[in-house]
Amino acid sequence: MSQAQDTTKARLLEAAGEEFAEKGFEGATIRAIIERAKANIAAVNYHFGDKEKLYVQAVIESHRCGVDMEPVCMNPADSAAEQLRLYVRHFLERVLAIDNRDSWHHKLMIREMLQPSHASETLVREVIRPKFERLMAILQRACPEADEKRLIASSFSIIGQCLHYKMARPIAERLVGPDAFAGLDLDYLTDHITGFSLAALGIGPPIGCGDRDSRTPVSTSAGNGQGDPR
Amino acid sequence: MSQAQDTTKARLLEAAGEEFAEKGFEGATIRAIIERAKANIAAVNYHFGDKEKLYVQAVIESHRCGVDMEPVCMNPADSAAEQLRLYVRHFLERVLAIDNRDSWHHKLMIREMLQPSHASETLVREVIRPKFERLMAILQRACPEADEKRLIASSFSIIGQCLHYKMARPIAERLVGPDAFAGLDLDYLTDHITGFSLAALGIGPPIGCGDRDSRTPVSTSAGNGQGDPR
DNA sequence: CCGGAATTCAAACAACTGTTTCAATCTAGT
DNA sequence: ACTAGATTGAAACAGTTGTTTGAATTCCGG
Repeated sequence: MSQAQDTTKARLLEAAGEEFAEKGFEGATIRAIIERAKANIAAVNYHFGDKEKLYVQAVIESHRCGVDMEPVCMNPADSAAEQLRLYVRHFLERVLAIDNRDSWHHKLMIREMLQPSHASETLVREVIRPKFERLMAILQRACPEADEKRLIASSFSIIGQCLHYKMARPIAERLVGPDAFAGLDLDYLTDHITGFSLAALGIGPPIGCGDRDSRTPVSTSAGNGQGDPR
Repeated sequence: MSQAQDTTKARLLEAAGEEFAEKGFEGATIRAIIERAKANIAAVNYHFGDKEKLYVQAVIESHRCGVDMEPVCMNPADSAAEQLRLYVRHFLERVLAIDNRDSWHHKLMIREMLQPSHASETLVREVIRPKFERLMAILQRACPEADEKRLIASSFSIIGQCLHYKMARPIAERLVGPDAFAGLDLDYLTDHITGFSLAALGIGPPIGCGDRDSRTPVSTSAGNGQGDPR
């Protein structure tokens, strides 16, 4: 069906994704795309029809990298706290990626969030909603007595914390300085956001007001995230 | 100094702000702006020089609405928790505004965050940083023992929660349905985000989980207390 | 090797972009 | 009323945009 190959259509889609993610729909030009893809200018019309259909296809293409969360890591035997930790870490991995090839996928999704196009329905249905319901399930396990409204708001609280480092990255970096911002790496932010949210939900110790040193007490990598000797 | 008047320059700036906020820099056209402002096409060149300078001026203009937080509400006698609550509420008021005339100010700032232009330096220096340091001061009062890194991350956690409702509004609405989304109004979100964050910081009861008494009130001036206890 | 379909290519198209020009008009100051 | 400056107006400019065309080329089953 789709292209792992190096066909013109696939290169076009990849180039379009990067260009659209970087400059937006209006900012990106077909000529820049076909140059990046080393294709002819008529190729986009031949393979996709017009610029807008190419954009929609690029957004849809950026999905495939988004649905790989499910099989990867979730272990039903893990505690809700540990599952949340894995969820946050996986989310942040994509959010903090800027150099690798997958970076434009998330960037394009962000643009689609800010200014939904015809592709947004598909985007929500096939990518965002599955992720969202996964998080909702984790939170419901963690807080069995919370009503749905509270679960939704809490999900948005967690997603919002993660996405902020994607959305406001340039501004945040300028705000606190490059050095301080560089210190907020994947490990630290995973610990912080997980700990912050777990404490908010009543699981685990509060953040920051430690009587001890400031290192977050949640275990760092694939260990159990839950229990911790304060 | 500037225009409360109805001069062409002022109308141009207002129209440009709306148009830029809605369509982005590349998407907005000068002709659409001058049509909205009922001005001639040469006016933008005469008053501002070119399109980019007009954009920068529009971004700068959107500041004036942003610095009014300081004098308004903060009472040094309030507790840190109460100050945080006012901060969050004030932030959310702007974030959730979509219909009123000020809505494009925030929208434009969001665009500037995603894709900083020459105006971002001024934006950070004169608007964002003052707000940010105000929040940092509140958090430092709340958590005197937290180091700066933790304070920064916690600030971003709070800001991220609030901004998410601006950034992802169309997607979030489609995600949970219009009715459920409409339930997340200013009052509810203020309670939720404030409670969520205070609990995370170790002040106040956790959110949503019934294992403890979720009614334990945090002192709130504006009337109702903690989040709705079902 | 042949022949038809699929694909690529260079060139040109019309529409729209931001910008400029210069004359027309309006607005004080005298 | 007159004039100098500020502002507005309509038209045209050069450049770029997305799109189309039709021939040239490649690909592949017979």
